[in-house]
Amino acid sequence: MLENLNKTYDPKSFEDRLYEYWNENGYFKANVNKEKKPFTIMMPPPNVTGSLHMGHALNNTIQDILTRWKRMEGYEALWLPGTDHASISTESKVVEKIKAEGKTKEGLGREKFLEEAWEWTHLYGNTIKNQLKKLGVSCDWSRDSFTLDDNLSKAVEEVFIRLYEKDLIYRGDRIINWCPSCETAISDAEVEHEDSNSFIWYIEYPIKDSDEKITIATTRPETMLGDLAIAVNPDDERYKSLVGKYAILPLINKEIPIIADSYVEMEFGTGAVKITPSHDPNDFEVGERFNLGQNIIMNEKGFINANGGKYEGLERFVAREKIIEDLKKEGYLKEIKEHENAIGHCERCSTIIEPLISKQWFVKMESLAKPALEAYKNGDINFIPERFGKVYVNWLENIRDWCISRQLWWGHRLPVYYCESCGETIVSRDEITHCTKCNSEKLRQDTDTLDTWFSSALWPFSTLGWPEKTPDLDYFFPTDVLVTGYDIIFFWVIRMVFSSIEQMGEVPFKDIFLTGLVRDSEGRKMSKSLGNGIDPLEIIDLYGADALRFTLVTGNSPGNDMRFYNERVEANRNFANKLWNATRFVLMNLDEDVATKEFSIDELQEEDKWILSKLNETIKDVKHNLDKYELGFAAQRIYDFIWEEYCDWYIEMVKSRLYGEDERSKEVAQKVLLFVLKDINRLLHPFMPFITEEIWSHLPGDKGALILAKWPKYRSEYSFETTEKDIEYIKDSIKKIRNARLEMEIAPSKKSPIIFVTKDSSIEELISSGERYFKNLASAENVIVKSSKEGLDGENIAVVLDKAEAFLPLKDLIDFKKEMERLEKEKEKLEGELKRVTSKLLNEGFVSKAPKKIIDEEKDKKQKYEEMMDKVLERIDNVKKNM
RNA sequence: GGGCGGUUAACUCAGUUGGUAGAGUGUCAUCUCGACAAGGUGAAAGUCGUAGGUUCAAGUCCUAUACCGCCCACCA
Repeated sequence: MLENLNKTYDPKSFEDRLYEYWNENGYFKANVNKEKKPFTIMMPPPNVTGSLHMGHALNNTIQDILTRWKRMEGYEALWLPGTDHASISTESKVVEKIKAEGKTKEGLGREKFLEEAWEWTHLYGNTIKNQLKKLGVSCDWSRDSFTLDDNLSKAVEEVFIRLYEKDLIYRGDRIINWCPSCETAISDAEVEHEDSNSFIWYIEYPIKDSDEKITIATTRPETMLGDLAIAVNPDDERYKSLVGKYAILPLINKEIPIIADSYVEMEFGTGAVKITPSHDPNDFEVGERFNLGQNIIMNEKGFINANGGKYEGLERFVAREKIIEDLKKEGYLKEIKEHENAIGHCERCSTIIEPLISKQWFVKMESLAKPALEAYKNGDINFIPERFGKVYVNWLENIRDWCISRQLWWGHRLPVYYCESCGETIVSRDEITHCTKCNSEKLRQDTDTLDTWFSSALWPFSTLGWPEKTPDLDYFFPTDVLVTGYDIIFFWVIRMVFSSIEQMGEVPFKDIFLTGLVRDSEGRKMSKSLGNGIDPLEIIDLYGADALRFTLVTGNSPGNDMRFYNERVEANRNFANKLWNATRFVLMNLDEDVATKEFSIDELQEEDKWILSKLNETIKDVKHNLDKYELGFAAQRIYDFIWEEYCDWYIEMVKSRLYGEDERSKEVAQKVLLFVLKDINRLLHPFMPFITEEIWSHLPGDKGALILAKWPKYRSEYSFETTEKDIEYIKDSIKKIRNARLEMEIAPSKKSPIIFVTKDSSIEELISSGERYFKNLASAENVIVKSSKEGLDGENIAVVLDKAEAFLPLKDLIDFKKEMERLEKEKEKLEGELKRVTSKLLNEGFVSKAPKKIIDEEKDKKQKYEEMMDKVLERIDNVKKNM
């Protein structure tokens, strides 16, 4: 009697304690170890000031499962954690904070503002890490990284300079996406397009020195202030005579040329387009082709500037209203139509993006994208699920240069200096005091910072010490798998791939495991504004981290969204409870002196062999599933083995031995119970680390933590095919007898002998030797096996089995009407099966073309069903006589 | 305009080379039997969106189509 577990499963009583235990003993740490193969995962760094949501819980659970599994398999498993400075997001939070204190960014100045930001970071920077610990993440905290750490910043600077030196970074006036609220440029990836119902305005422009007019259609009338031309398609007969002439820009009274460019589609609108090179990406290109120059009419806050004449000072949408009003008043507005179009919004603050010409820094993408594309085509990187490969390819094939400069302060400042005397641009690793060209001391550093994703793109190697040639980098890089949401393929995955190929000469990871979204129980996206977010910490508090983890990896497949509802977590908590109680059972029936002994194969009983054989299959299947990242299958397989095979059958079968007189048999049962339980905990540990470690600490033998234990291996000596079949036959018979008793409404307490009739000697032997199973599990008083059913036609319940019949003499407890109904149902079922099998076997095509194995199986079935049918019919006749 | 995903039991979802449809929850019946009522035992429940096709055999492969959802895109 070794039982020393609490009576009920209470995750709160040990989860935090165990995390401390693992962490303080350094079990999460990974070091260069040439004896072992490395396994590396880089945690996608959450925003430093963020807090844990279900998305984090999902992908960190997956990473933890993989890491724990590989660690147990004997790999030197490194899971490197960290956080991202999240420039735009953090900066806006800090701006809000100081605003509440009556301060502004400009008022504070760069230095003071950054002090505030650091303070904010230190205040909230540990929140998410502590929350992650609640989940049980086994990452190496001694390597915790932050994108603004000195060494990571050094990597950023180095990459910038290298790209600049290779001419892959340039500065120029380009149309970029400008957020008037964040007051910074953002990249294409950071723009979210949203369909909206708007209008299209038809505006008439008079032609110079003529009575003719030309009507254009526009969705953004305010930009007309910056018009530098009108364009028509060169093939458009309607406008051929106007090309080369000038139009008068209404309200502004400025002459603009009418040009012909094939970009204009004749079918859309009126076939004539106003060209505003400074405020539209397409118009910008047309402007370049025709040397139209620039005319910027808006400032950084989205207000009309001096170039807008009398509209100067108006906010862009106020200006729109005013302009429409004026156009109407002066008769230029011909028509307004409803129009649906996709409007770009800032990914961060949802403000409508303003395409703007601006001097920014860009990464030239063409030569970087090419090898990234090849890496996929060569199979150097794999997507799980595969379909996301297409998304990757599509983005890379249509990629445009990456705008990397941000008009923000929180981030990596560009290592770029300008000489105020000669105008030289100097890109330098070191702080410089003199202009390299004119030796002037009048230098100023570029005030911009880099896109956050510029630094996270280097995460897989910057965290390992690059650009230094460190042993860590040599050993742990490239990493094995990246686990992240499909929504950041563009932001992050692609940029890591090309950055790594460029700097390291190889891909940063082999596999990319993409998770879906965790939605609420109604299938809605969890969001702050809807207030429907489910807090992982609350779930952990209610059901424990293990139940949450299990819920997140089962019942869904990679890359697909899942709905989250508490009932599922509850079911998994119940599963944990089941294991907990099974353990209690094993421990309370385990004699101390048996605990450390091993069993030998020749002393095993049938059910021992059966469970060991089943365990073996489970080990094989789980390994197979995990190798293919099928975590859900693996988890389900372990769940079924524990609940159905170990608890419902093995434990029940073994009870008669534990409570019996045969000391030797009892001992073997105890040893097998413990042996299997240990493997169960090993298998389940990556999925449910807390409960398994807690149980492990109470099991005798194996000293040491489960987290470091060996992963179970398939043992060919524990495969017993014949025994498996025998036990399955017994199980099947027991189920049929139970079913019959329940349908006849006979309480389990009403026991009876079970008389088996069979002409098959192997079945006879099997049933005789399995008497205790029937006694324990099918309410049998005793078991009798006969070869003839003489004298059994009377007051019995008859259960038809494969190659046998079972009779339960329950006499007056039997309601023959019910017995008849039961038999009729059985008959119907068999008729259906027989019909199916027979027609299949009569099908010429099937018999001539199907594999022999399948045909033989069908033939066997047919024979079996026929035999059973005969018995059922015979029995029906007998019952009729009795009624 | 392109691309992708979903449509399977009342609900939420699995379904790994095509070979008699599975789980959890819920429902019904039953059981205080020496681990567990967060449990045991058993039951009912599916035209696998629709229409074609390939095949001896299709939830699974192909072609259309409907509905729901997502992503990408410079028709002003």
